[in-house]
Amino acid sequence: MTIRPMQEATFMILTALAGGAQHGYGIVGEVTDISGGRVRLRAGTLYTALDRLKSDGLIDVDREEIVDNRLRRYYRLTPEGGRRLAAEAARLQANARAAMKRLDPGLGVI
Amino acid sequence: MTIRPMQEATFMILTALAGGAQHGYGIVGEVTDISGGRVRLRAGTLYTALDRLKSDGLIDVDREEIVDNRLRRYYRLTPEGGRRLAAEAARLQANARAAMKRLDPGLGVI
DNA sequence: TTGCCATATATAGACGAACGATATATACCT
DNA sequence: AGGTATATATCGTTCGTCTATATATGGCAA
Repeated sequence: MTIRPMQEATFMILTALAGGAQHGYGIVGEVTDISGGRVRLRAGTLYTALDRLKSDGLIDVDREEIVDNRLRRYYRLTPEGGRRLAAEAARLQANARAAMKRLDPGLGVI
Repeated sequence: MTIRPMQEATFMILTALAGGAQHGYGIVGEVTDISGGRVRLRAGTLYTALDRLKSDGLIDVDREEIVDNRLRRYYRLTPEGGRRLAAEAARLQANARAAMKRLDPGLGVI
């Protein structure tokens, strides 16, 4: 396949960032919220994914802050990251529709 | 995570079978059609996935036919496989919507 | 004041699933 | 004779997520 389909964890990280710049630990909370508690990002998944997404040019460091003597490294979507997320969302929607239509053919006629 | 999110190849195989029993090689063609040519299943992916899905109880062997001296092993969705596929489709749709809403907040208001 | 929990980032090792490549075999077409 | 389509199968690699562990601070409760 030309472009590997994105995994759920990666997709959710980008989705969280689509709402505005956010730092790593903040992303965990946003992803939990967005998914209604279904997706709980693990630290290992998060930080390795952030490194990978950064080196792939889909996200960038927005700024760094020190709050309570703790570093907060904020990330934001790059234009390319926004495009990739939109493309992935379209793919998911198309896949979901294809499955639903086949599970219940009546739905397609409406 | 309680239940691992399904990979695209696996999801597409189940989606193909949601339309009725089909044999391995036939699934490849159906998945190509369903996805508009985007997903091209490889033999390695297909047959290992079929073995795994069978041992997980999501699909079952429907029947075996010999056509032109070649074996065709037909698979079908189990009730459990149908439920899992429906659940996955709902997950994909929810994820797609969450991303689209954040990429373009105006869409959510409609 | 000690211990636990939440916050916050980071890395190592294991594992599962898809990938590319290769194998075998038949039928059809040129 | 050779290439393409059909059809199933296995091997080794790669990639991303997982669990586990590490480090460090601040707040709260026993």
